[in-house]
Amino acid sequence: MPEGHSVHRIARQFARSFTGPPVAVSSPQGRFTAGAARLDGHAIVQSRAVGKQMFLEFDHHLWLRVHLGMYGAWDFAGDIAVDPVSPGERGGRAAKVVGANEDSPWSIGAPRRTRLRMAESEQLQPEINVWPPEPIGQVRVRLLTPVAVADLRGPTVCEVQTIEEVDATIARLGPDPLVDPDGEGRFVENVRRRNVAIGQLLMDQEVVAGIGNVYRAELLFRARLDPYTPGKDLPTDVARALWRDWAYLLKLGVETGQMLTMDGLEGEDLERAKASRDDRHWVYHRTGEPCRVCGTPIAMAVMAGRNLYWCPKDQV
DNA sequence: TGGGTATGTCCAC
DNA sequence: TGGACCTACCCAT
Repeated sequence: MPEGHSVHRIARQFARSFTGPPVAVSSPQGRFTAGAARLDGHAIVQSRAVGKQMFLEFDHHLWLRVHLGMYGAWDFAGDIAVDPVSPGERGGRAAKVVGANEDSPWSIGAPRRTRLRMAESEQLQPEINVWPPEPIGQVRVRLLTPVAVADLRGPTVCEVQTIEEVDATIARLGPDPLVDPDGEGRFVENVRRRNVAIGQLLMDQEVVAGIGNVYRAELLFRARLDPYTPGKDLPTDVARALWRDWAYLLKLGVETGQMLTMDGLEGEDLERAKASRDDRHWVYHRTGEPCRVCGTPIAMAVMAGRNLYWCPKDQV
């Protein structure tokens, strides 16, 4: 599950591969049949991502709003961006099946634990001879062009909105560094006016959009900041530095498709971090393991309803 | 086969 | 604060 970086990548994927031709919109699962009918046959003219929310604009001024929640995923297939369709096979006739692999550019957002597995199983039959491919699993909505298909599974939100409703949704969100490059002031203000732990504020999408449980823990460690520090006690320069580090990590995540939070790594260390989902972070999901800096066991506690990880010695 | 887990959010109490 | 909801996989039994 996607924190902000994957949603931006998904929006980019739609911009690359789905804008232009009319789109057949359906709900194989049957739980979005009425909504699909309102969009069916119209072209996508724009895709946007704000925080963890994605919006697709259709040519009759209706939008599809999607929030993937904890389990949501898009599976893309067909003549999608990069190569894997050879020149002689263009047009989607021998489209490449898409795996839910975190490292694949074609499938973004599946639960991390399932990704490798799903990719492995789908790579057993990487070429499909039937177009369009059969939906896999519970597909809430399918977007199909002559050459590309996107299947949405397990979203928290999938609904049709007017532009007014889109604007209202976005207005409720805090700044997203990729949407609001000048959002630093808003972020600092949002943080410093509240007597709430910074570890809680970073998860609040009205304070800053796009941060989830992994980036929260990693940002706080990178800043060597005690998660329980009240926002109003954060010096302005510390708050500014948090925003800038988030902007940096988000950009890095969008470019690489991975949550690379130990970005100082080089060579073999970097390759190991990329390869191992469990050996990739400073503190996230490392309860009881030695801090990579000082060796103190990483602590864990529930904050804002989610497991928070931190080094009790380095983060003060 | 069934319980546990997951990068999220909302709502009732 | 706890539960509900969305889906699929992992692992122990």
